[in-house]
Parts: sequence; C-alpha cells; structure tokens
Amino acid sequence: MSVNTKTTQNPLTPVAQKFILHWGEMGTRWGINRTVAQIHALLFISPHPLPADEIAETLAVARSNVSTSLRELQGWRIVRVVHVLGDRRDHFESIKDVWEIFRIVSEERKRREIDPTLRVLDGCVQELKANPQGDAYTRERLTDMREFLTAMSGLFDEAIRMPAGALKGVLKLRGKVVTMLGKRAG
Amino acid sequence: MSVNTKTTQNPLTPVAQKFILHWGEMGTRWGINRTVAQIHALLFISPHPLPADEIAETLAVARSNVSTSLRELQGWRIVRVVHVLGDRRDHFESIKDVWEIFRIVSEERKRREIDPTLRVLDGCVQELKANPQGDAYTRERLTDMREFLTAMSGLFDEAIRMPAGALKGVLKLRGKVVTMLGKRAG
DNA sequence: CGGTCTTTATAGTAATTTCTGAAAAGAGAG
DNA sequence: CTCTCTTTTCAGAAATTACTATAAAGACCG
Repeated sequence: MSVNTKTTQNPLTPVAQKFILHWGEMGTRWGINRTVAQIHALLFISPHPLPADEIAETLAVARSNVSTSLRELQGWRIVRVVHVLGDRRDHFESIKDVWEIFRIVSEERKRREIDPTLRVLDGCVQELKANPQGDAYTRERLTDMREFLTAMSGLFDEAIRMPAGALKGVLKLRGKVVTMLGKRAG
Repeated sequence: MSVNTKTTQNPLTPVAQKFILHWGEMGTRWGINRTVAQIHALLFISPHPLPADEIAETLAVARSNVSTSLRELQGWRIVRVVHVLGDRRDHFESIKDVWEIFRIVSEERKRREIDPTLRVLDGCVQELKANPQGDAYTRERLTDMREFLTAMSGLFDEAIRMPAGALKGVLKLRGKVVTMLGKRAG
C-alpha cells in the first residue's frame, strides 16, 4: 500500500507565479495555448515530476484540461511520463536543458509549419511554370520566398542535428562569428 | 478629376488564392491574426500597391477589418502607405525582400517578447537571490533560461544590424559554417 | 471476476478573439 | 465653409478557442 498523501498542498511562491504567468502569456503570442505553456513552465521549474492532479490544483484548472494539455506537451516532445514508486499515478517532467528544448521545438515547428509551407510553395511555383497566367511577378515573389524558407529549413536541420551542447557553443559564440561572416558575405 | 475606375475587379488566381490561404493559416500558428497574414500575403505578391477597399473586396472581409489589419502590419513595419497620382485613397505595399521582412519581424518580436521576458527573468532571479525561499532549483532553471534568451537576444541583435544582403549570405552559407563551428564547440 | 484509482474523451458552457456595420472623424477640393 | 470621399473607431454579433464536468475507459489488485 502506498504511504503517499495524494493531495500534496503546493502553493506557488511569488516568483514561480510570476514566471508561470509570464510564460503563459508568451505562449499565446507564439500560438501556444496559455494553459499548455503554464504547465510547461511549472514542470520546468519543478525539482520533481508532478502528477496531473497536483498540476491542476496548483494552477487552478480542471483536471481534464491538464490531461489534454499534457498530451499536447508530450506531442511537442518536451514533457514525458515517469513513475514514482508506490504511486499509481503518472507523473510528468519537462526536459530541463533549455538548449535541448529549443532544439526539439525547432525541429517540431519545422516539421509542422515550414516543411508544409515549402510544399505549398513548390506547388504554386510549379503551377505558375506550367501555365503562366500572366503573373511573372507573383512567381518571382513565391520563388524568393521558397528560397528563403529553404535556407531557413537547412539552418534548422543543422541545428537539429547538433547535440544541445554544441548548439549552445555555436550560439554563444555568435558575436564574433556572425559579425565576421557578415563582413565576408556582405 | 481622377480618371480611375475606383472599383477595380480583381479576382485572385488559383495560385494566389492557395498561397494567401496557406499564409493565413501559418499566421495563426505563430500568433498572427489570420486576416492580417492574408493581407500581408496579398500585398506581398501584388505587383502594385493596393487601396484598402480593393483588399477588402478581394479577400471578402469588411473594410473596417482591413483598416485595422493594415494598421497592425504597419506596426510590424513590413507594410507602408504610398500614394498614387489622381487617387485620394491610401495605397499599401509590402516590403518585397523576404530577408528584409525576416530581419524586421525578428527585431520586432525580440523587442516585444524576448526583451520583456528577459526583464521578468532578471526580476525573478534577483528576488530569489535576495531571499532564497528554499528553491535553489528554481533559481538554477531560471538562470539557465535567462542565459539562453540572452544568447538568442544577442544573435538577433547581430542579425538585425546586418543589411539584408549580408544576412542572406550568412544564412545560405550555414551548411559548412555551422557544421564546422559545431565540431569546434562540441 | 468486483472494487478502487487513474486517465481520457466529449458534449456543453464560458471566455476570448475576430469581424462587421454604422457612425464619427479626418482630409482635401472648390 | 460645405460637400464629398476616405479612414478610423467602436459597440455589438459571430466565430473560434479554451475549459469544465461528467461519463466512459483503462489499469491494477485481491
């Protein structure tokens, strides 16, 4: 039998609250549901994996809402289930390495948004090539956009393939590196 | 007196339609209002600046909605007003250089979202330093996150300062460059 | 099995966001 | 100043998105 007091009271510290609320707002600005982002923030700063009911209680949202949101976070691959001895409930933890989170979310957004957009652009450019309906201009613009997104896509691919440690190294070097390259390329 | 036929019929080609609709969807995924994104797409592929009524008619949305959306696009600094001889109406055009659009939007998102988040994180870390409420762990996580966003912020600053041509050069070189740096830093 | 604990699905409700129509405000032209 | 054309504002309507409560499903134990 379990010896856990299933209903751990866990009120947020003012700092935790501030961070979680802000993170929720930022989520909405980037197309992420507020509650989803808040749960992620909570798990990110939590030293232990948390069960869904505790998350619901802490953030004052319905248990079912937490369930759905956790599923979404798992879809983004930045939260996973773990189990705790003597407790039947699922517990959830976030990836803790910010560089790794960035890497994974980048990969996911590329897959979900950039790649499909490239496919649409390819389709558009093809169609315009096949029967130029008089809009050479549109074709030029769409080709530019495709070129841009292809470059971005390649950049993401590179970043995605790197281990988080290397990514961190590269991005923190940027001052010197990018400036230097900028001079070379400009 | 103007000789313009103020109500130019301008139905979208299938390709234009496909692109505009997709761009609208992508907008919503990144926290941009669908109509705002559609208007941007329309202006982006339009060879001429367009007046608000024509945009409204083409996209089948209310004139007032177009007005608001154009204002927002101007807020993002990727659309501007121009005037056409013999026409009292404002006409609008998008920046056409995709690299420049990227540069400007990056700058704006940094200013609106990353910088404020850094301020919040600074505040949080300060408070935790002042009175460590037992959560050394939270402090560690927030410090990591701050470090990450600071690096990103710096990266954006570099990109923002570059002329679009240089930015294009740097990003298209990425294959070799990033790989090389990755090896060095990893 | 039956019983208990937990998670998931979903239909309806609530909240938020987006959009519209109408009216006000602004901007020349004469 | 007045008339006309254009843009902006804004209150309410519509649409979408998010959330909750409840019920069903799943998992484990004895």
